[in-house]
This record gives sequence, C-alpha cells and structure tokens, in this order.
Amino acid sequence: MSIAKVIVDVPTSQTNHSFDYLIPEGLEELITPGVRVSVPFGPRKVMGFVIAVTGKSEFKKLRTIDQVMDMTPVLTTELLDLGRWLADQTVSFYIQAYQAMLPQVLKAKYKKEIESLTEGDLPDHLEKLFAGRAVISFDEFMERKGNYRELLSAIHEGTVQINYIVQSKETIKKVLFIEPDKELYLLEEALVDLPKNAQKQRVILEFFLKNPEPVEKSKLVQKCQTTSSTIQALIDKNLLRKSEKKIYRNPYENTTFKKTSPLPLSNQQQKAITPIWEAIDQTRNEVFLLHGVTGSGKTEVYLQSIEKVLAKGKEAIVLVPEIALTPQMVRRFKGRFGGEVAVLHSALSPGEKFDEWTKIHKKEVKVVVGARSAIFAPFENLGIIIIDEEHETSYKQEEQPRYHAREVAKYRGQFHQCPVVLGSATPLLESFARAKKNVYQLLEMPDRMNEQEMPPVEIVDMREELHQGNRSMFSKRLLEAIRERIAKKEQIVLFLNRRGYSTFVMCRDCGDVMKCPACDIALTFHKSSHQLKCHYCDYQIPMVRNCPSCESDQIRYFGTGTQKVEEALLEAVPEARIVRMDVDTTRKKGAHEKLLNKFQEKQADILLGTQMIAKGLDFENVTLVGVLAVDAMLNLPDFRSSEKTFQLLTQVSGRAGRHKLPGQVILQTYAKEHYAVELASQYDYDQFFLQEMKMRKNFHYPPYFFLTLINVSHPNQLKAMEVTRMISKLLYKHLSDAATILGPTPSPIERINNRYRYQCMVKYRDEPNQRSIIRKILQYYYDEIQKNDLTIQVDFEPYQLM
DNA sequence: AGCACGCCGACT
DNA sequence: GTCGGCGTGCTC
Repeated sequence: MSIAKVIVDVPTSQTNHSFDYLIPEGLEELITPGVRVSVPFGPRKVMGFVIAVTGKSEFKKLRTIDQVMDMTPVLTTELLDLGRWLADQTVSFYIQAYQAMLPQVLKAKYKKEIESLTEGDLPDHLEKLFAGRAVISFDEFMERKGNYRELLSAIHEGTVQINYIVQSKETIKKVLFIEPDKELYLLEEALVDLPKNAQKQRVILEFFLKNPEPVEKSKLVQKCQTTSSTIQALIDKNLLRKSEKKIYRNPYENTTFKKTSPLPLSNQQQKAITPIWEAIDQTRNEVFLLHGVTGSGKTEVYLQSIEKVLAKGKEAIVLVPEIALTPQMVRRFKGRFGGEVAVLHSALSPGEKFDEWTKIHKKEVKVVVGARSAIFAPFENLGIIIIDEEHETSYKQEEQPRYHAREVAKYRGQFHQCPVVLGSATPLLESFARAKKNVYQLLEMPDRMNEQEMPPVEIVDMREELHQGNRSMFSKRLLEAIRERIAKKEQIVLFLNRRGYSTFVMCRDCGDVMKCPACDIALTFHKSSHQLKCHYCDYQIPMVRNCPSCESDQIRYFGTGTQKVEEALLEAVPEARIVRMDVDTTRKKGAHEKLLNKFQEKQADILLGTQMIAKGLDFENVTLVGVLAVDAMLNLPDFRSSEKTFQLLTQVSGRAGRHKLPGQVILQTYAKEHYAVELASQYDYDQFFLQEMKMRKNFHYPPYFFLTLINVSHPNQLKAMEVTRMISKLLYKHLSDAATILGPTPSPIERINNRYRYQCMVKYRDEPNQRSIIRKILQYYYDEIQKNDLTIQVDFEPYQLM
C-alpha cells in the first residue's frame, strides 16, 4: 500500500508537519509529490500538498485521500524543497510557503453542505429548511438561523450528514463560439429556402459558407451587424450550433509587439556580458552584480544573455520591480522573444495570472517577466535568473513568508547551476559590499550609451528661497526652467515623494494637527470628497471648519499632495498642460497606460507624480526633471533613508535627456549639504558607498551587522510592551554575547487600528541558533496569539522598519 | 481552523 | 442531579 505525506492547509504550529494518508487504489499514478489533494482532517476535509510518497507509516490507522485536485503536480520537487527552506528561513509554516509559490486561484475554497438521508423523518424545523431538497448549503442553514442543537442530534441519529467540499478557485475562461451544424451543401440549400424577409439570417449563412470555421459569437455579431436573436433563430432551425471553447485570457491581446533584433553591443556591454555567457556555457552558478548607470544599456545585456540561454534550450526568469513592469518594459521582452514570454504582475486579474502561470506550467513559454513572486515560476531547466533594479524594496515580501526574491534566486541558481544577474544603477549597499569582497562578481558599466553625459543637477536651497520671501513650493529657478521648456515645446517630469508630505490639516493658531484616533498618524485631506482619511485604517471624517481643541477657524490643510501641486502649478504657469499620476488617478485598470500615452504623444507638457514615475520610464522629449522636496525621504525613521534618497535621486535624474536633447535636473531641498543629496547630484555612487559604509560601520548596521526586527502588537499598550520586553529578555539570554538586542521601543507608527505596536531589534553577525530560538518563543506565545489578540511579526533582514 | 472532550457553576 | 459555560488538545 502506498502512503502519501501531506502538508495540510491549516496554518498553525501544531499542524506544521506532514500527515500520512493512504492513496486510494488506482490513483497511485496520479498522486505524486507536488499535487494538491483533498484529505479528511478531523471532522472535515482540507486541501493539502503531497510532499512525498512512501511505502510505510508509523501510524496505524491511516485515513484515505479523498480527492486529487491536479492532474499534474503544481509544484516541482525543487519547489517542494525550496518551500521547506523558505519556511525555515522566514519562520513561517510550510503551507504558507507553498501557497506563496502559486497563483491565488490555486488556493482552496471550502464549502460545507448538509445532506438529508431520510425522507420526511426530520424534525419540523429542519424539514422546513430543506423544503423538499436533498442538500442545502451550510451557509443557508446559518443565514436562516437553523437550530444547531437539533442539527447535531440529527447528525447523531444519522438522518442528516455534513459534507465537506474542497474546491479549487481556478476557473477556465470559456468563450461562446458559433459553428455550422450541417454540411455546407445543406446550409446552401437552407439559404435558398429562407423566406425573403429573413435578410439577416441570409447574411449570417453566407458568412459561414465563406468561413465555415467556428467563430466567437461576439465577433459574428459584429461582422454581420446582427443580434443574438437572429443567431438563435438559425440555431433553432438546426443550421448552426453553439460550442464552448476554453481559451487563455490574454492580457496583451490587443497589443502588437514589433519584432526587434539584437542590437550591436557596445564595448562595455560586451565586456559585461562575456562572463555571464561563460557561466551560461559552463552551466556554472555564479552571482553577478551588474552595476550600470541609467541608460548604460543593461536591458540589452539581459536580452542577449537570455537569447544565449534559449539557444541552449533552457529557460529564463526576469524579475522587474512591480512599479517598473510597464507596457514599455513588457514590449522590450515580447518584442524580442514573442510568444515565448509570460508576464506576471499584480495588475493582472487573478484569472489572467493563473493563465500566465499555466503557460509556464505547461512549458509553453521559456521566459517569464514578472514581479517578486515570478521567482517561483515552475521551470525545470533554468538557464539564468535576472533581477533588474536589484535594490528595489518591492522584492521583499512584507507578509508571511517574509522572503526576499534575491535569496530565492540564489537558491534556485545553485540548484540549477545557472548564473544569477543582479542589475542596478544604485546597488543595495549589502550587494555592492559583497561584490567588493568577491562574493559576487562585479560587472561595471559606467558610461551611458552613445557617449551621452548624465544631465547636470542643480540643487536649490529652499531655506534661501524662504528668506527671499518665496513661500510657494516652487523655487524661482524651477519655475523659470519650466516656462523655458514649455516655450521650447519640450517636456518636464516633476517628482514629489508623497510619503511624509501628504496633505495634513493643522491649526494655525494652536499648531494642533488632525490625527487618527486609532493610528496616531496625521489624517490626509482628500479634496474631491472633502474628507479627512487615515492611511492605515478606514477612519474618515468630514473636513472640520474649526479647530477641535481651540475652536479657531484658522484651520487649514498643509503639505503637498500631487493634487495641490497641480493647482499651485497651474496658478504659476497657466499655460502648462499637466498629466497627474498618483494613486487616485491610476486606480482604474489601464489608467496608468492611458496617462503615459497621453504624455508620450505630447498632449501634455508636464508629468507630475509620485514614486511611480521615478522608474523605468523613458521619454525622448523630456529635458527637465524637478524634485520638489528631497527632504521628505531623508527624514524617515529608517537607517536606510540616506541610501533610499540617493537611489531615488539617481533614478529620477536618469529620466532627463536620455536621447538627443540635453537634459537638466533641479533638486529642491532644505538639506543642501547632506552627502546623499550632494553625491547624488554628482552621480558618485562609489563615493556615496564609502561614506555610507562608514556610517553603517559606526552604528552597527548592515552590511556589517544583520538585523532581525520583531514587532509585537496588542490592543493593550502595557501588554504589547510587556511581551516585547519578555522577548528581548529571552533573546538576550539565549543568543550569543556578540548579539545586541535593542528595545523594546514603540514602533515608528505607535498605533494602527487601535493596536499598540512595540518592537525590538537584534543586531548580530553570526547566530546560527537564532531561528530555532525565535520559533520557540513564537510557540510559547502561541495560545495568546490565537486567543488574546496578540500578534508577533518576525522579519529577518527587514527593509521596512515601520 | 474546527470540533470533541471534560471539568466547574447555575438551574429544574 | 443535569445543562451548558468555555479551557484544552487533537487532527495521519
């Protein structure tokens, strides 16, 4: 008898191990590692992943697998191992790791139904609920307030039973097709016999005589200028018939991609690509750090490396930050590799994601371009993994399992013995330090293509501006430059980092700032709805007229949301045509693309936006880039704030003058002499690296030390603090003397949704026991996590210190 | 997670 | 003496 080891979909520490089940006879072939099954678990059924099949078990009375959910494994053996490693690394449950590697729709859906086993022998009220039916859903029972007690006794008596159903959420899109139901000559005969007034039916039949193939109903309606009822009439005459066809949703259906061919490589590209090609040829695992300035042609290096991989019959994964996964980017890959490419990103609907994933699973594509989770693409013959903009924070998942795509990439690179290429103009400090120590191989591309200079950066001191009586958010210099460009019919990108600079409401008399009563952060003013909203919870109130604490009517909103900047800008430069891009204007599907197209087609002079316009965009007519408030980011409570500022400024600057026209960058700041600002304006990464490394060394930050952040939250402030203190104590006791434990301290955002948040941090160099200690601590608090509304989040090598 | 088992206080 | 509260523990 063969036995399957199954990880069940019950994310608790008590069930975080495999359970043994008998494989039903005849299903031995189907039930292999990596398939999903439905298994009886206690009184119900749950979904589970088969992780192994063996011959014997320590357990005596095994139950039997209920159903197989997949015809072929959804996880390869490599991914099963990877999942185990991932769960261990991130102190997550195995089931969480496996779920994270698959598209949403493969998660199980659970249903409960009640089945009547007798005829008319049920207690009255149950009989009423059933109303003659044999089966009702449990939801209906609950909705109509069924008597639970009576139900239980009926179950005991055996007159009803509860069925547990495990389903996959996946759906296959079906499209209605119409096709001839008779031989063509019969159709022709029918055509002759049609009454004279059946003009439309005639048109349709003639259409099918010309093209007898099945055709989508919607297309048919369009082509023949007809309606459903006409088609139905022909179906009723048995001349046509309906058929359903399963199709892939193709998110890029209405886009055509111009075929591109490899460009000749520049000297520096050639120099950078050679070691990558060698590693591909020798099937050798190595991590490359491709440090190339904006516009140095990194993408072409990626493309031609992939070409080499495809030529060897292998597959490629390309990770691109979520935010940069623009149509422009997709076009470059689809243009070169056509139908070989699958694209995975969050803007796709769950169904579309599933279809793209299926193409990979069925080996219909060889290249996947996608955001973080695309690193789990179920390829079995990987030839290269590329992570573009390696320093981007979106590669770290901010929920369980809190993994970093780079670490997963390294794991898979080792498994497949293939190169991993990390590309960036501003590598993460940790990565560059590793490259300097030869852990990674450093590939430098210091020059832009076509010998173009980086645009000159001008720093404007806003304090000076204030002293001269300019209280607006635009310096004289910036306005001047904007007007100049508009006159020359050139385009401008204005960048605003919203974080910390959103429109908050303050009383001018008493200085009181309107805050969320639950989260302790400033409320944001939304002009369109005239509401004050909290960004962390759902709290919102109408805009106030008077200050709640001093009654003054001098209460106003401050700060610069993009909306406000747009208004001010129109006031200063009335002739400007502005495209505003922020969360509000890009919420609708496709809005993002539409706005960019508008700008691309020069229907606007200024592109004004937040974070999202900083990356990957490439407009030839842009000659001026302005950054309105550099400081917002410098002052975040985060040891990486300088690094983030440097990265951001470098990236933004790269948007100007990428083509024939010379570009210019203007940075407005209150912290002119900060090294991150100064060195970013000089494009001096190496110098910045040295300076920042000194700081990191002094304050014991990465890459000199590793960090672990533990975040505790509880509705009771004292409790949250107490638990954090206890955890700090336990860590102090069990970790080595070389580790430092900071805290407990309140988290930078002290309260979210009426829960108090405390944190502690471990700084260490080498603590091999750390993960098992933390796992034990979590287990110790398991009960309270379950019942007492306590949460403990553990984040190894955190990006987000909030 | 869900559910059964089991040990204590409030009731016919 | 019984019903039902929820604290405890198990699911192959």
